[in-house]
Amino acid sequence: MNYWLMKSEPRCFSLEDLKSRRARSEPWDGVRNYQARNFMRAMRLGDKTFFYHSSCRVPGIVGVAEVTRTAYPDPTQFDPNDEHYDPKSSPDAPRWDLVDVGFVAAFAKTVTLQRLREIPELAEFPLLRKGNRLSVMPVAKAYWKRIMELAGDD
DNA sequence: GCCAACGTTGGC
DNA sequence: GCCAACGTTGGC
Repeated sequence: MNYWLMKSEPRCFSLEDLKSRRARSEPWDGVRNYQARNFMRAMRLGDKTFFYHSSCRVPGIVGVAEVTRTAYPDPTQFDPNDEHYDPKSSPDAPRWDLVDVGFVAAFAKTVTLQRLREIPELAEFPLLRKGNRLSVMPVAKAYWKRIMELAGDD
């Protein structure tokens, strides 16, 4: 199994939103970055992903989700009325894929970005590297374990 | 709201 | 294929 991190602005879609979905699957649409797309293509059923809240008062990792459906074309790219519409894409030659994710767990306390930056072992964690704006990224198992430990501390 | 960092676009 | 201009991300 592989581990990932996916960012979302909670005012758009939060972990609470995911938790409250009756369907166990929620399409992670709107990703328009090739590197992020390629990471989603590499995801396998049951892979775990950190749910990260960005552009909010306290940015950080708020819980865990899992991949419930592997990559398929993101329908919003074909919809002219959608904010993520891509006129250069077509159903014949889709540019953008997505995966479905399902809720797994919410941390008792957010592992804040500030906290993550205090951990020396996480210095090379891609999320924390200067200038990184990727919204989907892999998480090495050692980082995953360390962050899960942080989530368990209170 | 500011701005650093980065990806994408398009003219040449 | 270079690179300037532009748009976006996301912390602060």
